Amino acid sequence: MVSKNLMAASTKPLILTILAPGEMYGYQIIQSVIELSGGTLEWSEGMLYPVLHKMEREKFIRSQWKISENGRRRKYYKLTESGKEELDKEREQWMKVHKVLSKMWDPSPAYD
Amino acid sequence: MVSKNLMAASTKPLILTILAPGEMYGYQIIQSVIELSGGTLEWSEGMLYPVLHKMEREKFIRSQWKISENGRRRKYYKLTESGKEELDKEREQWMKVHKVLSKMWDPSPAYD
DNA sequence: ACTCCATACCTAAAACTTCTAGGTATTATA
DNA sequence: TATAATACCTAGAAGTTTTAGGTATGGAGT
Repeated sequence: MVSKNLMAASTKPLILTILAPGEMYGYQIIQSVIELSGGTLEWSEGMLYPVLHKMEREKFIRSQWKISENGRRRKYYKLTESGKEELDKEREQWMKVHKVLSKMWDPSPAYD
Repeated sequence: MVSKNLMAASTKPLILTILAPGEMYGYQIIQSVIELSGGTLEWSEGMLYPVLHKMEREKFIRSQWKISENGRRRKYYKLTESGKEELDKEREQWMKVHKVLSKMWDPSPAYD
């Protein structure tokens, strides 16, 4: 389990990252994040759907309804151009902060 | 500049990390985080003091007033035992999430 | 003496976000 | 024919953060 803050901070970059290779629907995103994180990130519908809606309002992702072979309706999300740029920004920011932290945690100052 | 969420997620681990080697006072913490991050983390008094107060209520840090040589009153904070444990937990959590993200960002699956 | 900047702390109220706890509907399984 | 799993949704409560101010002191410059 991961703290609320870390959860909040990783949600957006993770959604953008997971959608980068291609579209996925909400429920599927939840399943794959749980799997990808080995259960560390306990995503739920109640937390994900509002985030997806917000990100769609902000035009980082776009949705489209589809019907699966077995007849279920699913809302597929994919990155917009602006969403791809946002992913780059998020990744850079994450790495910046990670470097600050890991430099302090790492006993060797290392070659930088 | 770093997003609100990332800011929120890094604040607590950073405070715990920065206090690990020894005590510091609030204003000083702000200056060193700005310096350590090369200005990426734009900490302000308005954001830090309420966080310090909360962390003290939660007993991760403990404060003590001191007077500097030049006569200024300063509130020094240091880690409690529970704060040291919390630092370990925070670090582990951060690394877990970082591994999930970096695995997806890194083109090579690498030796894990 | 006086002004201004930096140091050093604080907090109430407003603004924002997130979570809870439900809801609907369909298909698959026991 | 229940029950579980899939798949989506959201209003209101609860929680957090930011804003925008406040106080007080010391030091530097005029």
